Amino acid sequence: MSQATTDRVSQIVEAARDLLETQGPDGLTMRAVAARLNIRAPSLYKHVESKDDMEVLLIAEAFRGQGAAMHAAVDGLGRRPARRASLTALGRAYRAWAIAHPHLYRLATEGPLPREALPEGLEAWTAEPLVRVTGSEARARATWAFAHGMTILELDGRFPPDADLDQAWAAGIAALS
Amino acid sequence: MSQATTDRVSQIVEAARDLLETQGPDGLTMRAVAARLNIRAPSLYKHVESKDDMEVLLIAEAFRGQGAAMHAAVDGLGRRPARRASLTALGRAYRAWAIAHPHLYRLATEGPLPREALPEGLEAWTAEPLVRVTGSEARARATWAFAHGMTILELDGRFPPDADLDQAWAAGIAALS
DNA sequence: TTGACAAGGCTAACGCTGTTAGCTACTCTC
DNA sequence: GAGAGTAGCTAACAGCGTTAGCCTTGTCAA
Repeated sequence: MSQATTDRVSQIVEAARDLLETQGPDGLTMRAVAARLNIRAPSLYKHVESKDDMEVLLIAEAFRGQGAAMHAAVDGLGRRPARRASLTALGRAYRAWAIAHPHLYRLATEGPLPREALPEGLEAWTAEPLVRVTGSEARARATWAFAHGMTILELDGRFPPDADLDQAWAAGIAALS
Repeated sequence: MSQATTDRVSQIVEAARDLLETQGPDGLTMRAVAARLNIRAPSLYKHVESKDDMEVLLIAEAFRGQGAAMHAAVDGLGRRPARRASLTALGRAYRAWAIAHPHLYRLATEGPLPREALPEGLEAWTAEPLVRVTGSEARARATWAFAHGMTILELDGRFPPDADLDQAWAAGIAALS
């Protein structure tokens, strides 16, 4: 058995991620992924059950990436920061990661979540900074919804082109703090 | 020229909407739409430019439907209701419509919005109740993001199965009022 | 009455997608 | 050396959106 990091599966995920990030979802085809590895599409099925299965691996990558960004954001603050400061930092990290990886963010947050297929605990770990900062569960969920809504609407260009999104973010964070 | 309401285009939209709502996005194929009308798929292109074009008509339907629900919600309140009461009513109407038409809601809110293809003014009319109720633009956008986030996360089953979403809605509305 | 023309069907086909079946070659173990 | 497992391959399938090109029907003008 070879190392996990140079595993064929890891190479597949890397190729898929690169394709998705640079070409968008339409560029993420089994044939394109295979081509990056100089093999043919059917060979991918020796390592991955299906395209959905492959995408789950990408979703896990996204969770790890955005989770790390959010953990770093709250850890970067001093001891016992104000809730408002923590939420602001968290929001900035959340938004910045999503804008840097729009297709990955969309893939990870759009459509039903294949919970049982994800590594156990990953979802909770990703959400942990927000849960820690926010008071009640209800407030945490409302804040998450706000952050996701702002982010996905921005990524999809649903706000008017001249909208001041920094201000909208600030208004939401202020209200929810 | 025949009546607009019995137009072939209207029949196509009706068939497409029915397919989408009952079978989900995978059921919405050109061949399936055509079959409902007892014609073959290529004939659809005499009335509609493309599948995307057909979907834009569905998106407009969704805007009209959800917009009407929201207008009705705020109009149903007395004169000069409290902002909190208006937002609560608006949120309920927004959420209820989306849950009643999940696939249509997703189609209308997911991905880039083909603004120029939509009937002029429709977007503004749909958003009008929220804009009227909310104070600042920033606050309106934050509230919209919250509502959309709560809704799409619920539709996609992203909240834990035991999450009290009524409470999360209430917390968000309270904070944003 | 006839001829032109547009509208709206049709079949055949194309290129793309994910995916399966079945074959083959290499490598490791006993 | 024999056998098994791993990982590649080609060929093919069904389904997708879409195009090309043909044919019938109805309308309206000359």
